[in-house]
Amino acid sequence: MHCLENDTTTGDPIDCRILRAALALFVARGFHNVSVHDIQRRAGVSVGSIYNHFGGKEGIARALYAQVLQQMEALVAEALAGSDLRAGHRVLVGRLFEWAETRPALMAYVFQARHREFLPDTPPICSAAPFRRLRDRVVEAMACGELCRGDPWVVTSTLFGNAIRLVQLRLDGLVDAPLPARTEETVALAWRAVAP
Amino acid sequence: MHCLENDTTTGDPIDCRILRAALALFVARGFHNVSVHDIQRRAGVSVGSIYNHFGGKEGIARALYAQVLQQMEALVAEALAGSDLRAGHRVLVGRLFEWAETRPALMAYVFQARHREFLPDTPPICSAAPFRRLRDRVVEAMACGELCRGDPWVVTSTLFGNAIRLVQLRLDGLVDAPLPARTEETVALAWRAVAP
DNA sequence: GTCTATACGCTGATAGAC
DNA sequence: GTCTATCAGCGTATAGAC
Repeated sequence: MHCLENDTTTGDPIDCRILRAALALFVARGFHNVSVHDIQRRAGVSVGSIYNHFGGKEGIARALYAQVLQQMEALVAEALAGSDLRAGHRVLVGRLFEWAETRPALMAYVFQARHREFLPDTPPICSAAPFRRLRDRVVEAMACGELCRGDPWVVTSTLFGNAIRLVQLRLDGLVDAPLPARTEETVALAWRAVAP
Repeated sequence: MHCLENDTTTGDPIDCRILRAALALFVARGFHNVSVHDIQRRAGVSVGSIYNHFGGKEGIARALYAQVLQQMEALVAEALAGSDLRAGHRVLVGRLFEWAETRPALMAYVFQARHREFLPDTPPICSAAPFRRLRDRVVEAMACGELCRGDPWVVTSTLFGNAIRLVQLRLDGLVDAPLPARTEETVALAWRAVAP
């Protein structure tokens, strides 16, 4: 939800205030360095409310995980809507780079957080629906000659690996220029690698 | 040190036993889900010894960080020893894939751990010497026509992004076949992208 | 539903004997 | 140098008033 972005503490539902506060803190300090009191204070609510709504800190993290995956799912669905993988790839990378600037907390929670360390029995995020969908699409594209043949993992990692890495480096503050200006270059190099 | 690998509790120095136990636990559960007592128990030493040798849990993490970076440094130095970047790239990826199988804990501590969450004032690991060295070498190679021109971050991420991503996916258990068999393919695709 | 005040467990860290 | 026993503080979670 867009309710995850912006820090307007004004007026919107208490759930969203809690989620936004928690996301910002989790991303900045890491889950275990954030206490319920920190979240409570930043969200401007009480401890009781947090337990009422989410059952605790872990519950918040779970809710965030779900929301964030939903966002990714929508993004991938949009990008893969057309039949042309090459065009879809361009759209997807463009959007990821855009989000790295405009929604860094969301992106960090997807690409930097180690969910297994605080959400028991959570499979790695890359085994979640949106990521599986990407890989499936790659396999399909290999079959119909839209992509070069090869091991599915290798080809998928090559197609998206440079963009994902750039997002991670950008979020870590190593890349100091906004990514969107590099979209075309990134996409072109990736495609050169996997062209049929 | 090779002292980080193998779980032979027998006989070797107490420092190494502690480091090995801690590395295994940190990687398996995450730094904050491991207590000093866990490490102490697994290493077969007492709490006092841990504080004597490392000053605490954080001290262990710092020592591990240093050792692990040293390993990476040696690896990169070896790979970049020759003048041919293409050959060096092949060696490096091959070694990373090999280590993902034989020294998974080391690799996980490098590529999965979020050091900023438990080591205050630690810059992101990718800004450390070995990683900087790689990027510098790429810039050099672009200048002398060994690589296509482009943004240094984009080209570096393209050259190594697929391999790094594969290592991460392998460590997360998503890729279920050993990586070394995919070395040639991975290297070939990456190079296709950045060839002059 | 929201809040405050409180309880309890765990963990990092120390003291002091050997 | 190594150990055991102990402490103090923090952080989660709950109880109970409003």
